[in-house]
Amino acid sequence: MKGSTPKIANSAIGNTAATVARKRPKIHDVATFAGVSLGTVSAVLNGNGRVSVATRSRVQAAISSLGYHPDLYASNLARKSTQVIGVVVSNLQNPFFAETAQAMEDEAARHNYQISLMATNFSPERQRAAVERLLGARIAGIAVITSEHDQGARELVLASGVPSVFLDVGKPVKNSATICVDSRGGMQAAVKHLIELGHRDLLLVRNSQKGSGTILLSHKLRDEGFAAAVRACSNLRLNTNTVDIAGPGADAGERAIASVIGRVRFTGVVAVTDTVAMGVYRGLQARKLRIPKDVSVVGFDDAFFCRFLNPPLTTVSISRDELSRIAVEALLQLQLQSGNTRSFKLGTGLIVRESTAPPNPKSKTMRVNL
Amino acid sequence: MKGSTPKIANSAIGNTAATVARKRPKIHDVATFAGVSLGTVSAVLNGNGRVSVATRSRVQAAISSLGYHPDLYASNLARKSTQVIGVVVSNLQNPFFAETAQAMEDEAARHNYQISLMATNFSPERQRAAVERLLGARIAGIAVITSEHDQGARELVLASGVPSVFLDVGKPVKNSATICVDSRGGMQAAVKHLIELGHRDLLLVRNSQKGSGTILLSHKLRDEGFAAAVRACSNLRLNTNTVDIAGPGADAGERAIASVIGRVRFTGVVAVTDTVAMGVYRGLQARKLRIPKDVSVVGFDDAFFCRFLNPPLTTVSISRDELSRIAVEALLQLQLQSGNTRSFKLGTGLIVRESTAPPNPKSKTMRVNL
DNA sequence: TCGTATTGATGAAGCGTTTCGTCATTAAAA
DNA sequence: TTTTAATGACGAAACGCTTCATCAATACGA
Repeated sequence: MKGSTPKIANSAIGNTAATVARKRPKIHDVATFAGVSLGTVSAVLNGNGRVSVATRSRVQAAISSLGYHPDLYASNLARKSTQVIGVVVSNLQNPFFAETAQAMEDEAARHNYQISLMATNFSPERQRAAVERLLGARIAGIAVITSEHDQGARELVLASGVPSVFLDVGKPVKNSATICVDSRGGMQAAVKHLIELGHRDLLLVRNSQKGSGTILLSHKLRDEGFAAAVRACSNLRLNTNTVDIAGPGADAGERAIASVIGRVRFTGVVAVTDTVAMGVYRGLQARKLRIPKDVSVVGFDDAFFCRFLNPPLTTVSISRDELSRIAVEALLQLQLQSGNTRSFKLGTGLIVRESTAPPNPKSKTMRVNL
Repeated sequence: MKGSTPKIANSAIGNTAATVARKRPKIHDVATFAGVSLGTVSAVLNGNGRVSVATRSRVQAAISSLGYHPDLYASNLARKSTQVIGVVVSNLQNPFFAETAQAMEDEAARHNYQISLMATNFSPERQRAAVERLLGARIAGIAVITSEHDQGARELVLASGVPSVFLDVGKPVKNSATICVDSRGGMQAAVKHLIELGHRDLLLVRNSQKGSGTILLSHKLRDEGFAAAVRACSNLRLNTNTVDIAGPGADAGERAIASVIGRVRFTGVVAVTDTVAMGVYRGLQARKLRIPKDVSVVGFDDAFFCRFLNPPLTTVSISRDELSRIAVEALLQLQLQSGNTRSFKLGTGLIVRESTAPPNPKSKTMRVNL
C-alpha cells in the first residue's frame, strides 16, 4: 500500500494538469446528446450514408451546441487516405517560393486536394525533417520544390513509394517525376540579350554557397547557362567575371556589387535571382551609377516586384502556374498508375523591361585600378 | 451465395485500388523484424523509457531497412497533446505575413513547438475553414494574424477553449489574448512627419474593400490614424483626400494613383501598405513625377523591399519578431494558466528614408482641372 | 546466501474516428 | 394481404500508435 502511494500522487498531478482545459467533446458525446448512434453522427459529418433530414438537423444542432470539432488525427487514422499533397519549399520570404506555394495550393484545390506546406530555409537537415514529417502524414504525394537538395531526403521519399515530384534534380525514378526548369536556356537568353545589345564586359553575381556545403542546384544550372552562353560567343572576346554572394538576400547582392566596383570591368550584370538584382540596383545606385545608362542588369525568377523597381527589371520568368499544374497533375497520375515515371520540361522566357540597354563605354564601371 | 457475389466483387475492386502502392510498414513489422516488442520500438522512436544500447541499434537498423515512418495520425491520437501552434495569416505573398509566419516559426521552434500554417487569402470563409481544421488538430494554441476578420471564426476559437491570440481584434476574453498593433499611432506619426516637412495637401491611398463585405481591420485602424492626425492639426487648413484601391496588390495602388492625378491636389501620399506604395511609386514615375521632389510617399509595414526601392521608402515599421515573441509567449502562458486573459500593445515606429522631403508647390500634382 | 533495487523488455488497454455488415421499419409491388 | 425492396440507424471492429502496470533478469548490499 505504502509503496504505491507516490505513483498515485504522481498520476493525480498529471491528471490535474491535463484536465485544466475544458474537455473536448467527442463524437460519442454528440451521439448521446442527439440521441443517435456513433455511425449516424459520422455519416452526418462526412455527408455520406443515409440520414433522414430530421436526424441530420438534430445531430447538427448537437454539434454546434457542444462546440464539437472532429479530431483530425482520429479521423485520418480511421480513414484509408488523405487528400493532402505535401509541398516542401526553401523559403517563404523568397517571392518565387511564396508564389509557387500559393499556386500549388490553388492548383491542388482545383483537384479537391489540400496542401501541407513546409519551409526548409535552405537547410538540408530541415529538408530531411520536413520530408520525414510529411511521410508520416499519409500524404497522397509530395512535391519538393527547393533550391537546395539533400540526397538523404530524396532517398527517403523514393524508398517510401509515395508519388513524388522533384524540381530539377535527379533522374526519373519509379513513382517519381522530375520537372526540369530550363534555367540554362533562360540564362543563355539573358546573356545573349546583353551581348546583342553590345555588351562585352559581363559580370555574373551568383550564389555559389561555397563552404556552406549546400548545393543550390537551380543556381548551379544558372551558372552553367551563363558559362554556356559565353562559350557560344567565344569569337567575341568577351570579358566575363564572377562574384559570389554570401546568402540569398538582397543585402548580399548589394555587398557583392559594392565589393567589385573599381576592381572589375563590366557594363552588364546578370544576377542569379531577382532579389539579388534588387541589391545590385542599390549597390549601383549608391555609387551614382545609372541603370541602364551606365550598367544593364538582368535578374531571374520574375518576382512580383520586378515591374515596380526603378527601372523595371529585365528578367527570366518561370511560370509558377505551369509549374504547379505540372506538379499536381504528375502527382495525381503517379497515384493512379503506380510504378510509373515521368520527366517534364518547363520553359523559361526572357522578359525585357527597362533595365537593359546598349553599353556605355564611358561608364565608371569600366575604370579599374589594379 | 449468388446474392453476395456483387459485394465481394466490389470490395475486391476497392482493395485492388488501395493496395497498388507498397504497403507502409507499421511499428509491428519493425518489432517483428528486430525481434522485440511494440513498446520497445516505441521507446526507441520517442527516446524515452529504458532500452539497452544493443536493442536500440537493432531496432534502428530494422527501422531504416524497412523504410519505416511512424504514422503521424496514429501517434498523435495515442499521445495526449501535440506541440503545435496553429497560425492563420492572410496571404503569403504579402511580405508582412510571410515574414511574420517565418518569425512565428522561429519563435515557436525556440520553445520546442512547431507551427501549422494556413493562409486565408483574405477570405472570411477560408479563415473559418482554417480555424475549423486547426481546432481538429489538437493544437496547443492558435494565433490569428490576419487583416480580415470573421466573427464566426473568432467564436469558434473562443468556444473551443484553446488558447488563442488575435491581432487587433476584440476585447480580451477567457483563454485568449489580444495584440493591439498601434497602427493609429504609426499612421499619426507618418502624417505628422509629412506635416512637419511642410506638406498641407495630403492623399491617403487606402483599402476600404467597399462592397466586398470584408473589413480589413488593421487597414481601418490606419484610416482612423490618418483622420486623427489630420484632426489634431485642424488649425493648419489641411487639404486631405482619399482614394480607395481595388485590392491588396501593387497594381491596385498604381491604378489608384493614376486615377487621381490631375483631379486632386496633393504633395504627400500615405499608402496603407508598402506594397501599395510600390504601386504608387510606379504610378507617379509613369507621369514623370519625382519622389520626393514632386511628391513625398510614406508606406506602412516596413517590408523587406522598402530599402531597395528607388528612392528608399519612408514607412511605418511593425516588428515581426516582437509580434511573434508576444504571440507565442502569450499562448504558452494561457496554456498553463487556463482561464486567464491578456492584452498586449505592440508599438510602431516611423522609419524615415528618402521618399519624403519638403513639398514642391510647383509640382504637377498641384495642378488640377475640375 | 538472501532480500532488494535497478534495468530492460513486454503487451494489453486505450486514443476518437470511419467503415460496413446487420437489423428494424416503412414503402412499393404483387 | 403478403412479399420484396428501399431506407434509416446501429454498433463492433479496425486504424497504428503510446502508455504503463507488470514481470524477468541481473546487480548490489548486508
